[in-house]
Amino acid sequence: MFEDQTIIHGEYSYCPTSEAFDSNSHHEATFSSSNNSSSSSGVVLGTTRKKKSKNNKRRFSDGQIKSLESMFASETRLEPRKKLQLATELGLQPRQVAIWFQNKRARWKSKQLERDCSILLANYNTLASRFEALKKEKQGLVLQLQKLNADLVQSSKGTDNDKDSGSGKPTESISEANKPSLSSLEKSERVLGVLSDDDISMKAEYDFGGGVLEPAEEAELLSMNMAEPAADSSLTSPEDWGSLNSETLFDESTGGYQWWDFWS
DNA sequence: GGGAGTGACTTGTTTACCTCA
DNA sequence: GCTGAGGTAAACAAGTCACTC
Repeated sequence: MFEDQTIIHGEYSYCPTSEAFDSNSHHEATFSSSNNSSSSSGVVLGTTRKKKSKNNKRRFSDGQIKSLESMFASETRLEPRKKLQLATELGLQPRQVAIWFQNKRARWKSKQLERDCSILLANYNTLASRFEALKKEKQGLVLQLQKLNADLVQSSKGTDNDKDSGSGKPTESISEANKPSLSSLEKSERVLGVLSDDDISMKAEYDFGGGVLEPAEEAELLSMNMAEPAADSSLTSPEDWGSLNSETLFDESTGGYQWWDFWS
Protein backbone atom coordinates (compact mmCIF):
# COMPACT_ATOMS: atom_id res chain seq x y z
CA MET A 1 0.00 0.00 0.00
CA PHE A 2 2.79 2.34 0.83
CA GLU A 3 5.45 0.70 -1.20
CA ASP A 4 6.53 4.01 -2.64
CA GLN A 5 7.27 5.56 0.72
CA THR A 6 11.00 5.66 0.17
CA ILE A 7 10.60 7.56 -3.04
CA ILE A 8 8.11 9.86 -1.44
CA HIS A 9 10.41 10.84 1.37
CA GLY A 10 13.29 11.42 -0.95
CA GLU A 11 11.25 13.34 -3.44
CA TYR A 12 9.17 15.56 -1.28
CA SER A 13 11.88 16.55 1.09
CA TYR A 14 13.03 18.72 -1.78
CA CYS A 15 9.58 19.83 -2.78
CA PRO A 16 8.01 21.64 0.15
CA THR A 17 5.48 23.40 -2.04
CA SER A 18 3.76 20.27 -3.22
CA GLU A 19 2.74 17.69 -0.70
CA ALA A 20 4.05 19.70 2.18
CA PHE A 21 0.66 21.39 2.11
CA ASP A 22 -1.06 18.11 2.45
CA SER A 23 -4.02 18.35 4.73
CA ASN A 24 -2.60 15.52 6.74
CA SER A 25 -0.14 17.85 8.24
CA HIS A 26 -3.18 19.22 10.06
CA HIS A 27 -1.93 22.71 9.64
CA GLU A 28 -3.94 25.40 7.99
CA ALA A 29 -2.15 26.57 4.93
CA THR A 30 -2.21 29.34 2.47
CA PHE A 31 -2.85 27.73 -0.85
CA SER A 32 -1.96 29.60 -3.94
CA SER A 33 -2.82 27.76 -7.09
CA SER A 34 -1.74 28.23 -10.64
CA ASN A 35 -4.93 26.51 -11.54
CA ASN A 36 -6.16 26.68 -15.13
CA SER A 37 -3.37 29.01 -16.03
CA SER A 38 -5.90 31.78 -16.40
CA SER A 39 -6.76 32.52 -12.85
CA SER A 40 -5.49 32.11 -9.38
CA SER A 41 -7.74 30.65 -6.75
CA GLY A 42 -6.11 32.67 -4.00
CA VAL A 43 -7.89 30.72 -1.29
CA VAL A 44 -6.80 31.70 2.15
CA LEU A 45 -7.71 29.48 5.02
CA GLY A 46 -7.81 30.61 8.59
CA THR A 47 -8.23 28.63 11.73
CA THR A 48 -11.75 27.78 10.59
CA ARG A 49 -12.87 26.99 7.12
CA LYS A 50 -13.66 30.10 5.19
CA LYS A 51 -15.76 30.66 2.16
CA LYS A 52 -13.82 30.73 -0.99
CA SER A 53 -13.95 33.64 -3.33
CA LYS A 54 -16.89 33.65 -5.71
CA ASN A 55 -14.48 34.67 -8.43
CA ASN A 56 -12.56 31.49 -7.84
CA LYS A 57 -12.61 29.54 -11.05
CA ARG A 58 -12.47 26.12 -9.54
CA ARG A 59 -13.54 23.77 -12.27
CA PHE A 60 -10.80 22.08 -14.18
CA SER A 61 -10.85 22.47 -17.92
CA ASP A 62 -12.16 19.72 -20.19
CA GLY A 63 -8.63 18.97 -21.31
CA GLN A 64 -7.42 18.63 -17.75
CA ILE A 65 -10.33 16.39 -16.84
CA LYS A 66 -9.74 14.28 -19.92
CA SER A 67 -6.09 13.75 -19.04
CA LEU A 68 -6.90 12.97 -15.44
CA GLU A 69 -9.63 10.55 -16.46
CA SER A 70 -7.39 8.70 -18.88
CA MET A 71 -4.68 8.41 -16.25
CA PHE A 72 -7.22 7.19 -13.71
CA ALA A 73 -8.43 4.60 -16.19
CA SER A 74 -4.96 3.10 -16.35
CA GLU A 75 -4.14 3.39 -12.66
CA THR A 76 -6.31 4.54 -9.79
CA ARG A 77 -3.31 5.39 -7.64
CA LEU A 78 -0.62 7.66 -8.94
CA GLU A 79 3.02 7.20 -8.24
CA PRO A 80 4.54 10.40 -6.87
CA ARG A 81 6.69 10.79 -9.96
CA LYS A 82 3.73 10.46 -12.29
CA LYS A 83 1.71 12.81 -10.16
CA LEU A 84 4.36 15.47 -10.46
CA GLN A 85 4.64 14.90 -14.17
CA LEU A 86 0.89 15.05 -14.69
CA ALA A 87 0.60 18.16 -12.55
CA THR A 88 3.28 19.86 -14.58
CA GLU A 89 1.66 18.87 -17.86
CA LEU A 90 -1.75 20.11 -16.77
CA GLY A 91 -0.57 23.25 -15.01
CA LEU A 92 -1.93 22.10 -11.70
CA GLN A 93 -0.46 21.75 -8.26
CA PRO A 94 0.55 18.16 -7.41
CA ARG A 95 -1.75 18.50 -4.46
CA GLN A 96 -4.66 19.26 -6.76
CA VAL A 97 -3.90 16.12 -8.75
CA ALA A 98 -3.69 14.11 -5.54
CA ILE A 99 -7.02 15.45 -4.31
CA TRP A 100 -8.62 14.82 -7.67
CA PHE A 101 -7.51 11.19 -7.52
CA GLN A 102 -8.72 10.84 -3.95
CA ASN A 103 -12.14 12.21 -4.83
CA LYS A 104 -12.27 10.11 -7.95
CA ARG A 105 -11.49 6.92 -6.07
CA ALA A 106 -14.07 7.65 -3.39
CA ARG A 107 -16.83 8.55 -5.85
CA TRP A 108 -16.01 5.73 -8.22
CA LYS A 109 -16.17 3.28 -5.32
CA SER A 110 -19.52 4.67 -4.26
CA LYS A 111 -20.97 4.31 -7.74
CA GLN A 112 -19.50 0.85 -8.07
CA LEU A 113 -21.22 -0.20 -4.86
CA GLU A 114 -24.52 1.11 -6.17
CA ARG A 115 -24.10 -0.79 -9.42
CA ASP A 116 -23.13 -4.01 -7.68
CA CYS A 117 -26.03 -3.70 -5.28
CA SER A 118 -28.59 -3.29 -8.04
CA ILE A 119 -27.08 -6.16 -10.01
CA LEU A 120 -27.14 -8.43 -6.98
CA LEU A 121 -30.75 -7.49 -6.29
CA ALA A 122 -31.79 -8.19 -9.86
CA ASN A 123 -30.06 -11.53 -9.86
CA TYR A 124 -31.56 -12.42 -6.52
CA ASN A 125 -35.01 -11.79 -7.92
CA THR A 126 -34.26 -13.86 -11.00
CA LEU A 127 -32.94 -16.67 -8.89
CA ALA A 128 -35.89 -16.57 -6.50
CA SER A 129 -38.45 -16.74 -9.29
CA ARG A 130 -36.53 -19.51 -10.96
CA PHE A 131 -36.39 -21.41 -7.72
CA GLU A 132 -40.17 -21.14 -7.40
CA ALA A 133 -40.67 -22.35 -10.96
CA LEU A 134 -38.35 -25.30 -10.42
CA LYS A 135 -40.08 -26.17 -7.20
CA LYS A 136 -43.44 -26.31 -8.95
CA GLU A 137 -41.97 -28.37 -11.73
CA LYS A 138 -40.51 -30.71 -9.18
CA GLN A 139 -43.86 -31.11 -7.47
CA GLY A 140 -45.40 -32.13 -10.77
CA LEU A 141 -42.64 -34.65 -11.40
CA VAL A 142 -43.03 -36.15 -7.94
CA LEU A 143 -46.73 -36.59 -8.49
CA GLN A 144 -45.99 -38.17 -11.84
CA LEU A 145 -43.54 -40.50 -10.14
CA GLN A 146 -46.10 -41.52 -7.56
CA LYS A 147 -48.62 -42.28 -10.27
CA LEU A 148 -46.13 -44.40 -12.21
CA ASN A 149 -45.20 -46.16 -9.02
CA ALA A 150 -48.84 -46.99 -8.33
CA ASP A 151 -49.35 -48.21 -11.89
CA LEU A 152 -46.27 -50.40 -11.63
CA VAL A 153 -47.47 -51.96 -8.39
CA GLN A 154 -50.85 -52.53 -9.93
CA SER A 155 -49.47 -54.22 -13.04
CA SER A 156 -47.06 -56.39 -11.03
CA LYS A 157 -49.95 -57.52 -8.87
CA GLY A 158 -51.80 -58.57 -11.98
CA THR A 159 -48.90 -60.68 -13.30
CA ASP A 160 -48.33 -62.18 -9.87
CA ASN A 161 -51.94 -63.27 -9.68
CA ASP A 162 -51.59 -65.02 -13.04
CA LYS A 163 -48.51 -66.89 -11.91
CA ASP A 164 -50.00 -67.71 -8.55
CA SER A 165 -53.09 -69.21 -10.07
CA GLY A 166 -50.97 -71.55 -12.17
CA SER A 167 -48.24 -72.81 -9.84
CA GLY A 168 -49.48 -72.16 -6.36
CA LYS A 169 -45.98 -70.99 -5.53
CA PRO A 170 -45.54 -68.43 -2.74
CA THR A 171 -45.31 -64.99 -4.32
CA GLU A 172 -44.01 -62.85 -1.53
CA SER A 173 -40.38 -62.87 -2.54
CA ILE A 174 -41.19 -62.18 -6.16
CA SER A 175 -43.56 -59.37 -5.45
CA GLU A 176 -41.14 -57.79 -3.01
CA ALA A 177 -38.33 -57.99 -5.51
CA ASN A 178 -40.40 -56.57 -8.31
CA LYS A 179 -42.02 -53.95 -6.22
CA PRO A 180 -40.47 -50.66 -7.22
CA SER A 181 -40.08 -49.36 -3.74
CA LEU A 182 -39.36 -45.70 -3.25
CA SER A 183 -35.91 -46.46 -2.01
CA SER A 184 -34.98 -48.32 -5.16
CA LEU A 185 -36.44 -45.55 -7.26
CA GLU A 186 -34.53 -43.04 -5.30
CA LYS A 187 -31.39 -45.05 -5.79
CA SER A 188 -31.86 -45.06 -9.51
CA GLU A 189 -32.63 -41.37 -9.46
CA ARG A 190 -29.48 -40.74 -7.51
CA VAL A 191 -27.46 -42.74 -9.98
CA LEU A 192 -28.91 -40.63 -12.74
CA GLY A 193 -28.13 -37.55 -10.78
CA VAL A 194 -31.76 -36.53 -10.53
CA LEU A 195 -31.99 -36.35 -6.79
CA SER A 196 -29.57 -35.07 -4.24
CA ASP A 197 -29.61 -35.91 -0.56
CA ASP A 198 -31.58 -32.77 0.11
CA ASP A 199 -33.99 -33.66 -2.64
CA ILE A 200 -34.65 -37.03 -1.08
CA SER A 201 -35.39 -35.52 2.27
CA MET A 202 -37.71 -33.07 0.58
CA LYS A 203 -39.26 -35.88 -1.42
CA ALA A 204 -39.92 -37.74 1.80
CA GLU A 205 -41.88 -34.73 2.87
CA TYR A 206 -43.92 -34.84 -0.29
CA ASP A 207 -44.45 -38.59 -0.29
CA PHE A 208 -44.87 -39.39 3.34
CA GLY A 209 -45.37 -36.17 5.06
CA GLY A 210 -48.91 -35.88 3.85
CA GLY A 211 -48.42 -33.05 1.40
CA VAL A 212 -46.34 -30.10 0.34
CA LEU A 213 -44.51 -27.71 2.60
CA GLU A 214 -46.33 -25.03 4.44
CA PRO A 215 -45.81 -21.53 3.04
CA ALA A 216 -43.82 -20.54 6.08
CA GLU A 217 -41.60 -23.56 5.64
CA GLU A 218 -41.20 -22.79 1.99
CA ALA A 219 -40.18 -19.27 2.80
CA GLU A 220 -37.70 -20.50 5.36
CA LEU A 221 -36.26 -22.99 2.94
CA LEU A 222 -36.01 -20.32 0.30
CA SER A 223 -34.31 -17.91 2.63
CA MET A 224 -31.91 -20.59 3.79
CA ASN A 225 -30.93 -21.36 0.26
CA MET A 226 -30.62 -17.74 -0.69
CA ALA A 227 -28.74 -16.76 2.41
CA GLU A 228 -26.15 -19.46 2.09
CA PRO A 229 -22.77 -17.77 2.16
CA ALA A 230 -20.38 -18.10 -0.70
CA ALA A 231 -17.71 -20.71 -0.20
CA ASP A 232 -14.90 -18.21 -0.45
CA SER A 233 -16.88 -15.56 1.42
CA SER A 234 -15.63 -13.04 -1.08
CA LEU A 235 -18.74 -10.95 -0.64
CA THR A 236 -18.75 -11.03 3.12
CA SER A 237 -15.79 -8.80 3.60
CA PRO A 238 -16.20 -5.11 2.82
CA GLU A 239 -12.53 -5.08 1.91
CA ASP A 240 -13.35 -7.17 -1.09
CA TRP A 241 -16.35 -5.24 -2.27
CA GLY A 242 -14.32 -2.94 -4.36
CA SER A 243 -12.72 -5.82 -6.13
CA LEU A 244 -16.03 -7.32 -7.11
CA ASN A 245 -16.08 -7.19 -10.84
CA SER A 246 -19.74 -7.18 -11.64
CA GLU A 247 -19.11 -6.94 -15.36
CA THR A 248 -17.37 -10.28 -15.46
CA LEU A 249 -19.59 -11.82 -12.84
CA PHE A 250 -22.91 -10.94 -14.31
CA ASP A 251 -22.37 -9.85 -17.83
CA GLU A 252 -24.52 -12.09 -19.95
CA SER A 253 -23.18 -10.61 -23.15
CA THR A 254 -19.92 -12.45 -22.71
CA GLY A 255 -21.68 -15.72 -23.36
CA GLY A 256 -19.53 -17.40 -20.77
CA TYR A 257 -20.59 -19.64 -18.00
CA GLN A 258 -23.08 -18.04 -15.66
CA TRP A 259 -23.25 -18.98 -12.04
CA TRP A 260 -26.98 -19.53 -12.23
CA ASP A 261 -26.49 -21.95 -15.13
CA PHE A 262 -25.99 -24.48 -12.40
CA TRP A 263 -29.75 -24.57 -12.17
CA SER A 264 -30.20 -25.48 -15.79
C1' DG B 1 -34.86 27.14 -4.90
C1' DG B 2 -32.98 22.69 -4.82
C1' DG B 3 -30.32 18.82 -6.36
C1' DA B 4 -26.23 16.86 -8.67
C1' DG B 5 -21.48 17.28 -9.51
C1' DT B 6 -17.03 18.58 -8.01
C1' DG B 7 -12.83 20.76 -5.87
C1' DA B 8 -10.99 21.20 -1.44
C1' DC B 9 -10.78 20.33 3.32
C1' DT B 10 -10.78 17.75 8.15
C1' DT B 11 -10.06 13.86 10.84
C1' DG B 12 -8.31 9.51 11.89
C1' DT B 13 -5.43 5.60 10.53
C1' DT B 14 -1.52 3.19 8.57
C1' DT B 15 3.12 2.76 7.16
C1' DA B 16 8.03 3.76 6.63
C1' DC B 17 11.80 6.21 8.15
C1' DC B 18 14.66 8.52 11.61
C1' DT B 19 16.55 9.41 16.18
C1' DC B 20 17.88 8.19 20.63
C1' DA B 21 18.48 5.75 24.88
C1' DG C 1 26.39 -2.73 16.44
C1' DC C 2 21.71 -4.13 17.60
C1' DT C 3 17.11 -3.13 19.31
C1' DG C 4 12.80 -1.20 20.80
C1' DA C 5 10.19 3.11 21.67
C1' DG C 6 8.77 7.45 20.27
C1' DG C 7 8.41 11.11 16.83
C1' DT C 8 7.47 12.56 12.18
C1' DA C 9 6.05 12.72 7.37
C1' DA C 10 3.35 11.06 3.75
C1' DA C 11 -0.55 8.73 1.82
C1' DC C 12 -5.01 7.20 2.18
C1' DA C 13 -10.27 6.61 3.28
C1' DA C 14 -14.35 8.55 4.90
C1' DG C 15 -17.02 12.30 5.70
C1' DT C 16 -18.05 17.00 4.90
C1' DC C 17 -18.26 21.77 3.17
C1' DA C 18 -18.54 25.31 -0.41
C1' DC C 19 -19.39 26.38 -4.74
C1' DT C 20 -21.08 25.92 -9.70
C1' DC C 21 -24.32 24.52 -13.03
